[in-house]
Amino acid sequence: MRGSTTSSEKKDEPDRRERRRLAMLNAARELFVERGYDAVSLSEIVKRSGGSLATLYELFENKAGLLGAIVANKRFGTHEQIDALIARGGVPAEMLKGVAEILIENFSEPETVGMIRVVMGETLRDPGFAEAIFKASHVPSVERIAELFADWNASGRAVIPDPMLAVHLFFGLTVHRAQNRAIFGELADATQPPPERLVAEATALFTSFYKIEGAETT
Amino acid sequence: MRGSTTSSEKKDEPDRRERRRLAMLNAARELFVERGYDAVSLSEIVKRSGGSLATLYELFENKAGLLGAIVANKRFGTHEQIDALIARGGVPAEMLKGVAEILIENFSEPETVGMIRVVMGETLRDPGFAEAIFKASHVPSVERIAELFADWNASGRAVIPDPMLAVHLFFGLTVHRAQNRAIFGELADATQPPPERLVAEATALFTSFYKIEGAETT
DNA sequence: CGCGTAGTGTAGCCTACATTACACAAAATT
DNA sequence: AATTTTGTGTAATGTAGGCTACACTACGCG
Repeated sequence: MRGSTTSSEKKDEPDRRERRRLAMLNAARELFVERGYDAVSLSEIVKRSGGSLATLYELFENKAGLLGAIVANKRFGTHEQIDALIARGGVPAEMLKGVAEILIENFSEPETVGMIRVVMGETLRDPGFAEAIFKASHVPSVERIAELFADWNASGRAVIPDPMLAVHLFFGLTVHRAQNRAIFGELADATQPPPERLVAEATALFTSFYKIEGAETT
Repeated sequence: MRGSTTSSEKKDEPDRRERRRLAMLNAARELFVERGYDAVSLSEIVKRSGGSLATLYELFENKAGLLGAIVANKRFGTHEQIDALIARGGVPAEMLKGVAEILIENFSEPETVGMIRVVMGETLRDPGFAEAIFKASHVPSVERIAELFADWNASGRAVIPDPMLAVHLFFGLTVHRAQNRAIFGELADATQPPPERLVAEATALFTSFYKIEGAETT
């Protein structure tokens, strides 16, 4: 089994308890993403993480608590990447392309797709849970991009009268692919374009329509 | 098993058996959409539909079979509406607006949103099921619109070098709203535009970028 | 040491279904 | 009406899995 032999790691111990906690969190996240929340039993999680059922209950109240902890623990890096991109600055058209790349890349990860499935499954049972994820993941990104658009508009580097509307559309263009995948699985790809083409066409559409500065000569 | 239908029924009775079947199908569909496939028990379904558990098993093999029957029975009218629209003809820009309206309208129905949830929940467990829905609902619509775009392109009424790509983008613009709703629930609407604005902006974007004939003067 | 706290492994309780069995009632058929 | 066919109500049956209890172990600290 998991021969813990003589645990010689007494020095750099980042707290015994915390390590167990993270192991369980990771195992649970992996399994939930792979097979769905309902389909995974707590015993399975413990089997993968090591430790015991009792400890799991000690650390997280119950199954729902475990899911909550996963979310609380998870880093939704997208808006941070967007922040970094904005901080780096540049020509609007290029920044837009950068945003598209970030969105499509992040949403292409199987983990993200799996997470979408989990959230969707729980939305009916616990709207509060959906809200937490919504505010932690979706809203921050939307806000960043909306501000960016508003800035461009204010400074005359683009013509975007309704930034929120534009952001919604831009999300539609880029994120729809991953959402289809979450719904239908891999077979959805049969009708879907590869990421690079998506990035190119979506930015072309936007720069053209919203007169975003920096577009190559038509 | 099903006796030969030699017996001529009395009145307009659409077959006793068939009526029970439909009642069960409807009850099941409603409940699945409202609360999710897993969360609904067969007894509940019977309670709503009338009839008995035994009959349910007689008609549909088991719970999965019931779900399958719902799908087989369901009319995915979207592509038919699109066909009708195409048959009606018209200026490309106006037809595009019509397509947008059809898509957004269909995907705004709570039933569609619920169905998306159900499909997504089952995709992991049974990819074949996802495939069936995919081919019955999504693919036909995509194909219709792609042909339409290709026609416009061929006849010089638009410039759409890659119709499939364009269709994907158009779906993204229009359908993303419903998909967000499926994932996050109603609270997603906080960041989402109303349907009319979506229709207007999406068609404006497309007619402008793809030079679709019939756009109002810029 | 030797005690106490935390962690482990496991067995079992308990509930919620899916699925089946069966005894009965209502039609349909003759 | 008698018989056959079909549908109904309800009560098993079996199983999965969340959750709890508990006896046991490892280890830190005096």
